[in-house]
Amino acid sequence: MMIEGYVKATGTGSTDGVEQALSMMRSASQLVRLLDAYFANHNLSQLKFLVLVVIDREPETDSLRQSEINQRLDVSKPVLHRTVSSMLSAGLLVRTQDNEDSRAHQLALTDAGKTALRAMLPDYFKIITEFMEGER
Amino acid sequence: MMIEGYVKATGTGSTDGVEQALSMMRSASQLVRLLDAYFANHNLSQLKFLVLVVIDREPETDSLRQSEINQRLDVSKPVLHRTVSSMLSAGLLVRTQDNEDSRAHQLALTDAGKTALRAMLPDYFKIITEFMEGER
DNA sequence: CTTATTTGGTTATCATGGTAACTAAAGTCA
DNA sequence: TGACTTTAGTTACCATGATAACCAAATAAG
Repeated sequence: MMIEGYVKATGTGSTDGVEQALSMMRSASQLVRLLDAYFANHNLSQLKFLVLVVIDREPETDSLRQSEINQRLDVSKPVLHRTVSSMLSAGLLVRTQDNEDSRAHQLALTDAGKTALRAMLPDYFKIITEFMEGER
Repeated sequence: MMIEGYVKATGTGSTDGVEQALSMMRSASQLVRLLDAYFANHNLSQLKFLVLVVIDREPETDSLRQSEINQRLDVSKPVLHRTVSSMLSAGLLVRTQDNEDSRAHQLALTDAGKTALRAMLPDYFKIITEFMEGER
């Protein structure tokens, strides 16, 4: 960017901090783009991947309510709703009635969901690791 | 996130690199969120702000073609088109016919555009600097 | 127990990013 | 010069994020 020149002109904030921040945002968005492309290749998205992860990694149980997923992932209710719906249609999740609350449902991974997650993980980490090596 | 636990399980990639990357993406997205909120308060967006910056900082001239803005900012043509249209309606930019190419137009800041930019810069840097101090 | 509040989930609408496909003007080249 | 390619800008459509407003069930308060 050419934003840096402003910092001195306005006299607000430290040049270093701003440069670091801009460089960090640039790196992060590059990496996010790489990962998004990878997810798209697998007919997924960041958020769908995280939904799989968050259910899979739950220690005591193998299913969660939508609201519980919402608490774990920083995303709005409508977006999660839409994403979960799409994942149900795609056969990655199954939904069963919640025993304790008739408004709620439990969401669990299907075999396809588990398989998809397992298939993505190695290259997910590989992409990140290689990117970070390139950054150094 | 709880992704870290997978790294060892899959044996792909370095735990450190992945943790750094996830932490970087978290920080970047927090900062982006702060900045987006700031822009929204001023009826702008990241991209609109950058369009103002990129025209303002042009050394030889005070106007640019849409395609030139496109080369400087990493954004698709349709998105830039939409954004520029909106900024024209909002009175932040003016468009004049290009002398050399009858398909093209020159885009320049209006006084309102210049004022808006000047008004935003100090706090823009302040937000970034303060965020970076908090990160250390 | 009835009313009021909170919670789980959904719908509608908007903002901002992308790609594909198109028009028209400009530039290339045989 | 006429045909081909590139470039500037636009349109149509999709994906993914958000907020506001809503229903119905559960919970709290009187």
